[in-house]
Amino acid sequence: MKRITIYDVAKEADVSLATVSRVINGSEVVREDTRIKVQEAIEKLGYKPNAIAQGLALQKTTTIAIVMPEASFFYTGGIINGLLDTAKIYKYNIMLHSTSAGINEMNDVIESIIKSRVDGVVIFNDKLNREELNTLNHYNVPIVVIGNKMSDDTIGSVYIDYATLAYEYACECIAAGKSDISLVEDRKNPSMINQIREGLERAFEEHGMKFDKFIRIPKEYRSSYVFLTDYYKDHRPSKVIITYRDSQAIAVLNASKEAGFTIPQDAELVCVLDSKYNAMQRPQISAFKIPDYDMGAMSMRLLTKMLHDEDEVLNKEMELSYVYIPRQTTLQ
Amino acid sequence: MKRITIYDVAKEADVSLATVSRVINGSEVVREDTRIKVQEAIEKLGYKPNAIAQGLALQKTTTIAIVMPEASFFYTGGIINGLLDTAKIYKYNIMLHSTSAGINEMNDVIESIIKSRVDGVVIFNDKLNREELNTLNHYNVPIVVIGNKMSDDTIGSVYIDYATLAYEYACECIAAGKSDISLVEDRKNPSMINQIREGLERAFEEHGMKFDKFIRIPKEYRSSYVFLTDYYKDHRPSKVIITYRDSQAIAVLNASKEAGFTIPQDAELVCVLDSKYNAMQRPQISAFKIPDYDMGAMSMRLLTKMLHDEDEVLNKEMELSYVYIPRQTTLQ
DNA sequence: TTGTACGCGTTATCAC
DNA sequence: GTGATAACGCGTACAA
Repeated sequence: MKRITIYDVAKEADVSLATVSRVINGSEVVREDTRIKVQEAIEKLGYKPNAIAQGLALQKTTTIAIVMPEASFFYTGGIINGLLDTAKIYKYNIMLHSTSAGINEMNDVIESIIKSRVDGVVIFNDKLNREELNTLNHYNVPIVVIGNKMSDDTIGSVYIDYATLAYEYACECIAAGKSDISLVEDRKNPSMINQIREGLERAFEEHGMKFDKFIRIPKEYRSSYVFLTDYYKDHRPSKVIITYRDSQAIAVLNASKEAGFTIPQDAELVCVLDSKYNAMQRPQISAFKIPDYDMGAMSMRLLTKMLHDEDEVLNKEMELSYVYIPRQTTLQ
Repeated sequence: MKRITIYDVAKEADVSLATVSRVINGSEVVREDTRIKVQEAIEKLGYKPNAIAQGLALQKTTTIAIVMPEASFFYTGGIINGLLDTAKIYKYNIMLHSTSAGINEMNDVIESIIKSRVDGVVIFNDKLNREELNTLNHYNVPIVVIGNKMSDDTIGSVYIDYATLAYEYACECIAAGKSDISLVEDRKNPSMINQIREGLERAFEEHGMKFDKFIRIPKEYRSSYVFLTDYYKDHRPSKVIITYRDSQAIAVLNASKEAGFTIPQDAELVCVLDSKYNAMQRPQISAFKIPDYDMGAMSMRLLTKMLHDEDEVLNKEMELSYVYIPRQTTLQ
């Protein structure tokens, strides 16, 4: 099938291509009968506007790039759905990029983002480099970052304050006489873990104590799951154990059975990032409901706002809230 | 920052834009010193080729579209990673589309795929409409379908033969005297479930029986999880229970505890689509390892081959194999 | 080896 | 209300 262009339509409808363009873009000035004539020609030929050519002419692609850490779709699925749904509302296309642990990975991604002339970019990357953002900024690519609060006011950010989450939770525990708290490392989410740790340290400090029960996952273990199962065979558990992801929480749960201690009686367990699997365990795992879908939706909405109201978008920092869902791995 | 074009570079390096273009595209014919001169100009100005303009000129965008069912990133994450990694190798960009249950959803997606002039498309959609594929075909968009075998030889397909999987498994069960088999419906994956059901029916038929234990999930239940937990409170379980996803298998597991029957002694449990959560349950759930990452990688590779060897790609149907992973929910 | 000129498909600014 | 025509940024025959 021959590629059919606006010019073919013009010839078919016996008008100029300018008129066809007007019809396509819903210009008001075109007379009704010619509009119909053009519409029919479009229909007959099956003409679809070439977005690439439009992009060139208009200097905008109506597509935005999103970059996600590789192999994380399992627990960023909600974010992506939020992004996609909202993008659809605003008629934006999505260019998906992923970054793995590789050194220069991110640079390649930045490179192709710039070349593709997307109108904006949403970045969710745990180990985010300031320099890379500067590069994008330099090329005038509007940016929204998910997961990290950015002080830069050219950059938008949508995030959860994990530090405060942890701080408040720790304070409650301490107030209840449970200051024996440990936190399990998560090598896939260093930034989140750092924030949580910060919050715990602050809480302990304010109570004249020092938080020092950070359970490191040795590099030689393929997964924290395997390690934790081993770990608790010869380590007494803390009264309160905090993990970031569901799989780690489940690992603790399984380890408890094998190691012979009982949750929540001997040790309470809390998972920060809730998932449906937490509710499926027995006992069901207490966790914090993080609004992942909303994070995606808000990010996209913020970006479109930045794109549209080119001037000043008043508040570029959006902190989202969380909800604690007590289940069966914690007392009362 | 002013948009800098190939023309700016040409002026800076004091050559014509044609030469700059040659340098960019690694043409062999350009003299070494001029190449360096141009490279320096590019570096100095921070020039990045405009992929949009290139796309217009070359009539190809080096981006391919992928369409995934919405809210499925949790269990299609592996596929997406395979797609992305492979696309990266071949320097293709990815345009991500999702389809929800909405009626005209898919048409919108097709529409924007055509407009965006992508070089090809990979579709993973359970409820796939033949008509939609024809539309894409009509606009000469090369297609690879994941999950369904396509007899059309303009379309590539990468899939798992779930029917045979189920058939063979059922035959083994029957041979071992366990012909009391039930299959749990999965409304999110009707096509997979249908294939499995087909396989079971064939196996039963060949043994002079009829498969009739298809457990339907009533629409009024939000999730099969909730339903199954209820269901087994007043239904005796089959000797062998088959589910498609991990969450359903876990539901059966939990239900067994509440309903007072024991797995695997009273009833064996098999999950078709394995996930890490299966291994995390107690007892660990037996399942089939489906090569999801490979499905993505193979799809992308097949598509690039179709794009490159424009003529005939010999085999456009790729059936991938699976491996049964016996764990603790099945006997021996 | 390098430069000129045209084409890629649209939008937008002018005239008419 | 409609029709030429110049951008938009780049690739590439064709000339030089």
